[in-house]
Amino acid sequence: MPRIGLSRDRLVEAAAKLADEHGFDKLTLAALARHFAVKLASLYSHVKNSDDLKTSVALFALSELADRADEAVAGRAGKDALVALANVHRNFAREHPGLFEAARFRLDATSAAVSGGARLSRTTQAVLRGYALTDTDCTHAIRLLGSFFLGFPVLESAGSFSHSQPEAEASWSRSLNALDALLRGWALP
Amino acid sequence: MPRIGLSRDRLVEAAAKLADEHGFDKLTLAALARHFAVKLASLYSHVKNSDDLKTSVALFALSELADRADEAVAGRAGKDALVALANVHRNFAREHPGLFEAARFRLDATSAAVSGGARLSRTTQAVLRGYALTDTDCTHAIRLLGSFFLGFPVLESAGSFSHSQPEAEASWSRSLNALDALLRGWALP
DNA sequence: GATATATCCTAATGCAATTAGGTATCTACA
DNA sequence: TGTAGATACCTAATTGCATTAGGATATATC
Repeated sequence: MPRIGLSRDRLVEAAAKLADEHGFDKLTLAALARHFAVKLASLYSHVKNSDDLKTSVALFALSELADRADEAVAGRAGKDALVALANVHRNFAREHPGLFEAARFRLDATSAAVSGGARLSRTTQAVLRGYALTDTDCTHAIRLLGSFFLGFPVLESAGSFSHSQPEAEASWSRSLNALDALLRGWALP
Repeated sequence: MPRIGLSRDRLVEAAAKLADEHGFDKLTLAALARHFAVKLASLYSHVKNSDDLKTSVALFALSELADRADEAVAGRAGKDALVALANVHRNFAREHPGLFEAARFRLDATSAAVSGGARLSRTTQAVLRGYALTDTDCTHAIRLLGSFFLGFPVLESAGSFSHSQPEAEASWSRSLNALDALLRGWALP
């Protein structure tokens, strides 16, 4: 039998695709083996187990998200940067629903430390430099923005906004306007 | 063999407890059967299948959350009501991590319509009456708040805030202050 | 061309989900 | 109180995923 040329990277890449197509929760080693027309046990030469694969997909997702964020923010500042960063999250969630789910996969502390999550946090911090906040307020603002960047796409893709008018799009840009104003006036009560 | 007296309600209640103890994703019919010292197949007299159980737990969670919201908001208005509603979400997420996860379980349209989710949305709307918004802006604000009420506890319980100072608590109250100010000045640019 | 590595395999085990069909227990009514 | 029917719980069987042990062979290196 000829060898198909599997590798850890090819597996993770294909797993990411499967997650986007069928949902991260439906991602199984068995499905991945079928995708490569290979026996399930063969995957264990490349990944430790199912959790190892999912962790790798999660790290891939966070890294991808952080890449996009860095690219989007480069050369922008103030509200312009804020909107760009926000749209990275929302667009990522729409284009890669499985990876967006994966990004919320529970990581152990060591994985989390080297993940794109930390980089994303730094990028958000950089965006906030346009708003003249104290260090502490900057942390608060990162957390507020992070919550919104996560929560809105989650609710939107869950369909929570699809049963009422107006379009989610309008709420998105209106909310970003409001958050921009909020950040500009953060120091005030 | 004596009968143990199972019922759909007892199963859902126990499933909710198991979800809180071990995580909603670890909730299985097999674990539930073990909990009642009953054979796995016996559960099928009371629930249709695994998905049916999880859906019921999700509806239970949403209903519980909506109950708490209604209770917390009663007799309050303005910022007082806003903070009370926000804390309902955060406290629920901390006291019932499994149920909070369950509340994000994908529901079909008909289940979603009768779920506590719709009620929660109405309660949020009621809280916003203290802020003199147009109907459209009210919808935008509901979505913004909903995103934050979901996103912050998710990130907090994922440990995303535990590797930096200050405490999440401070960011929470600071963010609520900011959101209150935002809502009061919503009409302004 | 020989050898070593690693890739992919077969085989076996355990656990979760589901279905079919049986038995015994509870309940309600005569 | 005794019996009939409903149903609560069971056994048994099938399927699918995860995991491990150990074997065979394609491929790379020398």
